[in-house]
Amino acid sequence: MNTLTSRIARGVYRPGGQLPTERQLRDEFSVSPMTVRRAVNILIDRGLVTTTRGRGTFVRSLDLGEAVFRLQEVTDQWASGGEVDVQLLEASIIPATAEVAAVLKIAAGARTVYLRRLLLREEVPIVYHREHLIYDETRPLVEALLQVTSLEGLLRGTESAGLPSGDLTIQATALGSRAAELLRMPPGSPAFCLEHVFNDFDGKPVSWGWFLCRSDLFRLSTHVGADRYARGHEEA
Amino acid sequence: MNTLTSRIARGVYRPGGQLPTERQLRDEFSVSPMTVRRAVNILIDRGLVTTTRGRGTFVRSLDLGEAVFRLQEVTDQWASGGEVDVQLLEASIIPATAEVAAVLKIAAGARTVYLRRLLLREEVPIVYHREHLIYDETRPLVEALLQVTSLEGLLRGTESAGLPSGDLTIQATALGSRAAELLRMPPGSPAFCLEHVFNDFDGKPVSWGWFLCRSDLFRLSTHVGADRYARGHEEA
DNA sequence: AAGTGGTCTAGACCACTAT
DNA sequence: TAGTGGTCTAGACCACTTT
Repeated sequence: MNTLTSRIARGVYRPGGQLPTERQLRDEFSVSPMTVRRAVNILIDRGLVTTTRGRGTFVRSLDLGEAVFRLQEVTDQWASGGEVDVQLLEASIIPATAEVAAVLKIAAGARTVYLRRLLLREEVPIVYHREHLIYDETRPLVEALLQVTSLEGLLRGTESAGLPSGDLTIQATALGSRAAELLRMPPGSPAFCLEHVFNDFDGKPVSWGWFLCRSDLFRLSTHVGADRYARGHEEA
Repeated sequence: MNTLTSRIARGVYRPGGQLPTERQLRDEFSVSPMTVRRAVNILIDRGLVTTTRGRGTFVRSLDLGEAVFRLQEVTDQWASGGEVDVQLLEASIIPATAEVAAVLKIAAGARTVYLRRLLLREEVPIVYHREHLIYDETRPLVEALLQVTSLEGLLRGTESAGLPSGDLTIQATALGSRAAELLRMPPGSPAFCLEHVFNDFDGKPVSWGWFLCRSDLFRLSTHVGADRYARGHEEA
């Protein structure tokens, strides 16, 4: 029922205004209540309308906070424009610093695996990645990760071990001297920093790391509000 | 039916593995097919599972690309920790430069409204905003925007005029000298740049602007994969 | 042919809001 | 009390994949 989306985009239903009741919509389109419900639900989680039980369905006005950015877009940018190589710069077993130990919830000084990688596209460095892993002899996690040389493998990352969840944070940052040198940028250049912590099935952290991305090559973009879907006059 | 989410998080259903068929789930939980369908749909758009018609439902392995970041989090950060004032630095009518004209799809030299604002939290500048608007005497848009002095009003922004859609882009950038001075940071400091273009009902651009945010104060974070919802043993 | 997900119907009932 | 959104049932039928 993109008809509804279209009507909102074209201003037939104005922000703040009320949509027809679900029973009216059912009659207008000659569908079952369940079908109307699903259509309205789609509009709700697109953020186009809000509903209040006992009152009705209303068109939301544009709110910047609704915007969602998909990381997919960034990883697509990594892959676009040429073959991407993953180059392993370092793989060593080192004792955890206090900081690493705190995040991974292990004892300070416990053995961890430290990995540094550089992603290159057509020989040009585009992303620098550092990662700390809990060292566990009983699991083949490390071996699996060492052999990650494809971009696909790195993004699915710890997938080889089948990890179920993780936390991600994006910040704007300035490149340090080593990162800048590796990425062939002036020190202090702005960059995206994507920090990640992956957890095991028991909910305990297993991996902590950062992707540093040249800011001139990557961005996050999105669309808020109606349109972009339909300005025509089709269904739903 | 968070039971399913919980089972995935706890590893009962492993990444790559197959879930029971929808008919099995219907019997196990004694619900109607439609209910199972909805539960599975929720898992699908959380990115936890994929389905293939004629084959079955499978647990997805973790993919960084699934991650979505909500701008709401940033605007919440703006508002948290104290009262936010919106200070209007400049409001002038100027001819459009070639660049502005191209984005707003008007003639170069056409009259535009140029606004500069500073967001302050507890007297401390946190966000610098610049915006170009099409000047249209027939609409009270400008007057409405000039009177925006609350954070809420700025975020809903052009809402006063009831605009239906917009495009947003986030980039990491380095502060220029004027922005740095206003934000009381060293020039070249890293910052988030949130660029926006808002459109009218006819789909034509109306406004183009940028929010520059101190990177030390703001971040985007999110969670991917299972858990965070339920590690217990409830429904859905 | 059998089994899978995907969509839909035509109602029933509930929770809430307005009057 | 009447009208609203919200949830659910118990089937039917379709599209697709596997054997």
